[in-house]
Amino acid sequence: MASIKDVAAAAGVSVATVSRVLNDHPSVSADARTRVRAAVEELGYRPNVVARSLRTDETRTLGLVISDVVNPYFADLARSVEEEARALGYSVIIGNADERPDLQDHHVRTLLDRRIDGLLVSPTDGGSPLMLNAAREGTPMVFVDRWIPGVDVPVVRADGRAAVHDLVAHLHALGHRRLAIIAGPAATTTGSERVEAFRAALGEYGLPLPDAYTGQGDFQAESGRRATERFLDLAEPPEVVFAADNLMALGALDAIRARGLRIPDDIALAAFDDIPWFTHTDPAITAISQPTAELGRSAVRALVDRVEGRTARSVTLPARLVVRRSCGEPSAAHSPTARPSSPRRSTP
Amino acid sequence: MASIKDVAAAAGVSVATVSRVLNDHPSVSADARTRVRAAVEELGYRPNVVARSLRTDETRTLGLVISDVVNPYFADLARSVEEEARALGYSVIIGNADERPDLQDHHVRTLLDRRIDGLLVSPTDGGSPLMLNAAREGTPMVFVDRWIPGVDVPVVRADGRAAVHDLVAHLHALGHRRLAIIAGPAATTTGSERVEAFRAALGEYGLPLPDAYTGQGDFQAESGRRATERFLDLAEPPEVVFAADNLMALGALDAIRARGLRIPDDIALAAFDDIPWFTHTDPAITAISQPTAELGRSAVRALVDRVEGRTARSVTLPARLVVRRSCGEPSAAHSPTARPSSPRRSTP
DNA sequence: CTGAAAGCGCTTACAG
DNA sequence: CTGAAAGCGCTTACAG
Repeated sequence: MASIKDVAAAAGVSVATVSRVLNDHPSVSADARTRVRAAVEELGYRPNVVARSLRTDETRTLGLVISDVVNPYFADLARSVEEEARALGYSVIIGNADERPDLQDHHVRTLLDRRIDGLLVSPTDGGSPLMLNAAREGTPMVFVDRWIPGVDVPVVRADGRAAVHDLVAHLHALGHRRLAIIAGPAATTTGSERVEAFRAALGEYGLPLPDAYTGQGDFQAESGRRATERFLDLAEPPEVVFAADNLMALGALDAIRARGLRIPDDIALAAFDDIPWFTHTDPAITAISQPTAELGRSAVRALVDRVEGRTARSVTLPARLVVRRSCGEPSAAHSPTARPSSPRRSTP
Repeated sequence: MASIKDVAAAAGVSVATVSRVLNDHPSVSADARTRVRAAVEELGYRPNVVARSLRTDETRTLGLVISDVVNPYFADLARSVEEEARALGYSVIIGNADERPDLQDHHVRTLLDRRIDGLLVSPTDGGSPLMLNAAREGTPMVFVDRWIPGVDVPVVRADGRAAVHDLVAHLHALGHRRLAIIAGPAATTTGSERVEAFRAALGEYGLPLPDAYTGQGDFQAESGRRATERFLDLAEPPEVVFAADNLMALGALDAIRARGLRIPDDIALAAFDDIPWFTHTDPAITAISQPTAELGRSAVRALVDRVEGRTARSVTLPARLVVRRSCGEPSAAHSPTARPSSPRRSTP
């Protein structure tokens, strides 16, 4: 590969001049500038960003550690993060933690070793010493979706409290009284907050949230399946299962289907996170939708603010309830928007 | 951040010795080794991989340019690629082309600028000069899923020919005669191959594939929706729509649902790519399943072989048909495995 | 406006 | 076994 020396030789100038042209430094004669440009073109020269980074101590790269790329919510988040970063002149390197703290640590370490300029993380747990240290020692960092309490790092997330309340109101109106939740890991904020919001909303309707109706999941499909099976094994199973993310909802669907039960007749289902497939499941799934793309963009903007020396602020965006049919049919009076011709297969 | 100099000073040795310890070079005294190890620990020293890369001219990093992270198939592929790479001691940087040749080029360029050791790509088009040049000039490269004919690069992919044939046989047995396909971009191999396989299989049954039944999509949901609408507007619409990937199947579902049509009664649907949600749509979708994780692993192994100077071979794995209910109910005689209690909602 | 030179943090042949 | 030194490809204060 051609190096800056080759370009300098071809253009008949010093490497310093080549560098100045490359970096749009003003004090270069028009003549030198055109000769360098020609040489660059001629040789197909591309600056070595590894060398540049070593010298300038900046990589124009952001790290993104997410809990699970295969989760459509995080895939979407990753996409918008990359998009906004690109618009601001940064690349992003994604680390997929797969909901495993050890893998998360691996990626944080690798990213730090690469000297990324800033780190976006959606923590899988309460934070390893490595991550907490990095934050304390001033690595520009922003939490997105999930965060770690007590750490002085801006947080960009959706607040699902109101939407969870709306969901419980919806369920209550449909006559449901025995409501269960499949929670995420208590070590994650989204894991605990969603249960708390659910419990609080139930409280307002005078409904309890017994331990037996609180399934412990890990945001992965398999845990949703297991938790749902335990619910169904109960002497008095819940009337509704609320999965705290879309993958656990998928697992719940698997479990329900395996028993040959019907939704919502035998059991109702709702999920946190909305994804395109929820429209097409049998029946369509009532879900709480997050402004995912906007979260990604805001998180990048906050991080880049920190990287470039400005101050970054936390951002909280609202989530909202999207009512579909998986919790039961609203009576006609309550649902002026129900589509009368909504297509359903009938069994012979 | 502590540098190798700080470690050397703390351990009372030269930086050369520190480097040797770090790289497990044999000729270091046990004494020096322990002192260096202690200093590393003490200072929390992490080698600067940017500097190391500049010096050694290797980054232990692989680039992966995929067409769309939000496509569950590619998300899955990315996951297995990262997993295998990690096992072999490499990091991977993902570039998301979003099915756009310009974005693909952007990522290839960025990745090359970063001096990645090797490039895994699932090309969105016939290949830009940039990519073709890189391949010609010896950048270790492997194509995965899709490839570019005439370029001397190993290809790791699934062959869907037999599965498409099985699908057509299945459709024919169910009595369907008017079969349509939503193809991917003709510039991609998977775009053209799947239509060709479909056409060939139809031919064996004496069925034509009229132009009107060949929708042009781009592997994204929206194009599947539009193509399906055009099919439904036909004086004689097809009895079956075969979407060449899972996102276009999602779009097809949207279009079908918007018209209030029932699957498979009004129109049947099948898809290339199998994803977990296909089990839970209404009805479950018949699909062609690729060995995604194995494709990712094989691709990484092939690429690392090239990177480390061994020769890499192309790998072709079979895809297989997974029959579900979206193309019609097989008659009892043909489906000994049909679950009699399969749950379905009935309309009042 | 321009170039020689120092230096970013490593690795590695070379000499001892 | 060990260290001094060169060099990877850049950028940038410094001097002119």
